[in-house]
Amino acid sequence: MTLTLKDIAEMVGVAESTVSRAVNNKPGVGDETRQKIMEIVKKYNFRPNQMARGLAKKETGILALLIPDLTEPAYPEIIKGIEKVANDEGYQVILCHTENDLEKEKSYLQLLQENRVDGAIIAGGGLADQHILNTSLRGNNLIVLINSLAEELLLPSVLINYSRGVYLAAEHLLQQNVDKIGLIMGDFRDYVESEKLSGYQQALKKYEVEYDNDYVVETDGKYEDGYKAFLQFMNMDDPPRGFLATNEYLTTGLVEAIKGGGYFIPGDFKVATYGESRLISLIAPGLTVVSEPRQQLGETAAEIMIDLIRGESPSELIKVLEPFLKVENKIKEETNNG
Amino acid sequence: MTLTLKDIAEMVGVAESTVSRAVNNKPGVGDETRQKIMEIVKKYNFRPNQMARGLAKKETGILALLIPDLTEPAYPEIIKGIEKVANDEGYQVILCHTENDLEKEKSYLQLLQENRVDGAIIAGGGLADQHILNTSLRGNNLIVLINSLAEELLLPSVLINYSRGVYLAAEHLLQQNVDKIGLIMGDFRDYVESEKLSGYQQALKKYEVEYDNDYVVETDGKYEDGYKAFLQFMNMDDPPRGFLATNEYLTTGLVEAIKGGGYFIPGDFKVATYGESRLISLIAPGLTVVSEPRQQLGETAAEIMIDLIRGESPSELIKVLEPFLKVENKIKEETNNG
DNA sequence: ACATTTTGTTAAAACTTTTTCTAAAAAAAA
DNA sequence: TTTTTTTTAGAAAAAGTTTTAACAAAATGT
Repeated sequence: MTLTLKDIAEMVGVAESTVSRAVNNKPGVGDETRQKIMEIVKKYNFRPNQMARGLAKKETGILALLIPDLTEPAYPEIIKGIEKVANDEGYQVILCHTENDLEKEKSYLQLLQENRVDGAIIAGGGLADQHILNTSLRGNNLIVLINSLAEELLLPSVLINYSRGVYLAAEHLLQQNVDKIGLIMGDFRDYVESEKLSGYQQALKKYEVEYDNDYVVETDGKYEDGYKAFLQFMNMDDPPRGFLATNEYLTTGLVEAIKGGGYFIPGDFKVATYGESRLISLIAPGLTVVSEPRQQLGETAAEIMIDLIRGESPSELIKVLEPFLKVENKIKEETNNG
Repeated sequence: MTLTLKDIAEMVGVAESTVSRAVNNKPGVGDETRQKIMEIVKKYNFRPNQMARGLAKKETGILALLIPDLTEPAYPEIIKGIEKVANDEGYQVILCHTENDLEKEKSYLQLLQENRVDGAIIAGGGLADQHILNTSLRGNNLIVLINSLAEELLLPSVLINYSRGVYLAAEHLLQQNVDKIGLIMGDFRDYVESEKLSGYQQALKKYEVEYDNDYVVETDGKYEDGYKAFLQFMNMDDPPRGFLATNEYLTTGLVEAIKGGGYFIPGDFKVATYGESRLISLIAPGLTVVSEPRQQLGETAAEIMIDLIRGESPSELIKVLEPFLKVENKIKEETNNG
C-alpha cells in the first residue's frame, strides 16, 4: 500500500494541506510540525502521486521527444543532453520514435493535446513543419525544434552552424595544399545539406580557389554512394587529392573505396568528414572530423523548453551552436581568420 | 481552451458519466445518445485528460524503459519492439538512460513508487538485481527484465539463447573444416558471456574436437582487444584458421587486424561474430553473423509487461528467444542435428 | 396485469494534490 | 494593555475523469 497525503496527515494529526506544504518545502508550516511530518515522510518513503499533482497543477512533468531514427549516431548524444537537463529540473522524457512516419508523428503530437506532456521537442524535423500548422498545436502549445527551422511558426530552434563546420574542414584541407577537394554530399534540397555546400564555397572563395561543379557530387547519402563517388572522381583528368564527405555513411564508403584501391590516408588522400561517430573513428582513426556539440544541442533544447514551460520566453528564437574541428583526434583551435 | 467531459455532457444534454462511457466504448449507452456524443467528440477532437483518468483509474498508461547505454547497437531495435507493442496497446514509453549508474537507476525506479508509470522494463540489468530487493519495489510493482536474470525475485525475464547462437556459429566454422577456432570473448563472469563460452564448448564436443584453452581469450570486450587477440593468436605454433568474436567491438578490431596483416576474409580466415550491426556489415560484409531477434525481444518484454498490468500472469517466467545464423548475408536454416 | 429483468441514465463518491480563503494563535507595535 | 501584523494551520473547493449505487423506464416473462 502506498501512502497518501491524507494518511500522513492523519498519522501526524494535521490537515492534508499542511502536509502538502511541508512536502513541497513551502512556507506556512511551523518548525516542529514540519519536522514531525518529514519524519514520517522519510520513514515511509512517501512520494506524492504525480497523477494527482498533475491534475491539480495542470502539469505533467513530462516532455515528449520526437526522434526520426534512433540508429543515427547523433541522437543518443542529443538524447543524453536532453535527459540530463530535463531530469535535473524534475522532468521525465517520453521517447517518441517517429521513423519518419507522418502518421506516427501525428499521433505522438496528440500527446500534447491530451495534456499528457508539457511540451514536445522535435528533432530532425522535415515532416513536422507544415504539419504542425494543420494540427491544433498552436498558441499555448510548447514545441522546440532541433536541426530544423520553422520561422513562420515562430517556433524556437536549436541548430548547428553547418556551413561553418564544412568551412573549417575545407579550410583545413586547403591549408594542406589540397586545392582540388572532392565534396560528397546528400540531398541539396535538405536545408542542412545546402548549408554545408555553402560552407564549402565560402572556404574556396576565401582561399581564392575557383569553384568547379565537377568536384561536387550530390547523392542519396548512403554507403554505396560514397564508394561510387570515389571511383567517379578517380576517372577525372585531374582527380582530387582530398575529400570531404558530409555524413558518416558516405565517409565510410569513401574510405573503404580508398583502402580498396590500395591507397592510404592521409598519405595519398586527405579525408575530412562531417560528424563524429564510433564507426568513423574505428575505420579511419586518422580522419579530420567536424565535431558537433551534440549533447549541448540537446541540453540547449531542453533548457529552452523548460524556460517556455515556466513562462519565460527564450532570449533568442534560433540558437546556433558552433562545431569544431578534430584534426586526427586532436582538437584544433577554431581560427578566426584563416 | 480544451474541452472536458463536463462540457460535452452539457452540450449534448446528458450526464458526464454517460459521456465517459461513450468515449470509452463501454456498454450502457443508448445508440442515439452514443452517436450524438461521438459526433461532438469528433467535431471538437476531444481527448480525455490523462492526468484525471490516471488519477481515477490508478493507471498512467506509461511504461518506464531502463537502458544502460543507447549507443549499443542492440538497443534501438529492442526499443523499437517495445514501443511498437506499447503504443498499439495504448501505452507510452518513458526512456530512462541509466548509463550504468546505480544512483540514476535508483532514482528512475522511484518513478514506480510515485505512480508515474505502470511498470518498468529493465534492459541489460546487472545493477538492478540486488538493488531491487532493497527498494520498496516488491509485491505489486511490475518489472520485466531483458537480457538478465533475477530468478530469486521471481521477476519475468526475456533472454536470447546465447549459447545456442555461439553453437551455431562454431558449428558453421567446423563444417568448413576449421577445426581450430580462436574464440575472443568479453568478461567470463558476465552471465551472457559464460553462456556463449558454453555454446562454443558444446559445438566442439559435438564435432569431436578437443577443447583447448589456448584458443580462447578473455578480454575487456573493446576494439583494441579484438585487434590484439589476433596478433596474439598469430604467434601460436598452430594459429587458428577461423575466429569467433562475441561482440561487435571485438569483431571490428579483429577484422581490422586481419586486413592490416594483408589477409583476406574468408579466403585466409573464416570469421564469425555474435550480433548484427551496421558497423559489421559495412566493414566486413562477408562475415558469418549470429543474428538475434532484437525487435522481438522488445516486443515480448512489452507483451509480458502489459499482461502483468492487466493482471494476467505470464505463461512462463523466463522466455528464451532463438538466434539464427546469417551466412554471408544469407539466412541459414537452423539445423536440428549437425 | 403483475413481477422480473434489462437498459439507459443520473447523482454522488472517489482518486490525490494544490490552492484559496479563513480562523486562530502568536508576535510585534502602539 | 490594546491593536495591528505576522505566522501557522485548517476547511473547503477545485482539477477532470471513472466508478458505484440508485433509480426510472422499458422490455420480457408468467
